[in-house]
Amino acid sequence: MKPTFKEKVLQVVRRIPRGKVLTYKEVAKAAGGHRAYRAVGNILNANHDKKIPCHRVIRSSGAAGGYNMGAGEKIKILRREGIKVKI
DNA sequence: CGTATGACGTGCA
DNA sequence: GTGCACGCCATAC
Repeated sequence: MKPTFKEKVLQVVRRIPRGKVLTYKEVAKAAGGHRAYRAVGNILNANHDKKIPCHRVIRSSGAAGGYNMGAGEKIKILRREGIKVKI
């Protein structure tokens, strides 16, 4: 089987344990494209699966980035996980 | 196949 | 430290 970049990204994000966060760059690298962080955001944006803790993927700047449910919700969830994100 | 889009990253002022 | 512009890749049409 030839999993596409999208499938790999979703798989990686789905493996993120609670209390841990990865940057889009890290996810992209884990998916096989250390330069496809753009596509990672696109994929997560198109994939609103609850089984995928996409809220655990933040920017390298320390900001939460965006979220399908709303950036505010993402920050709220991360804070609940014990992770602080830049406003 | 080519163009347009996007939850980004890095560099420079 | 903050803000702006450019560059990057994958997906959708």
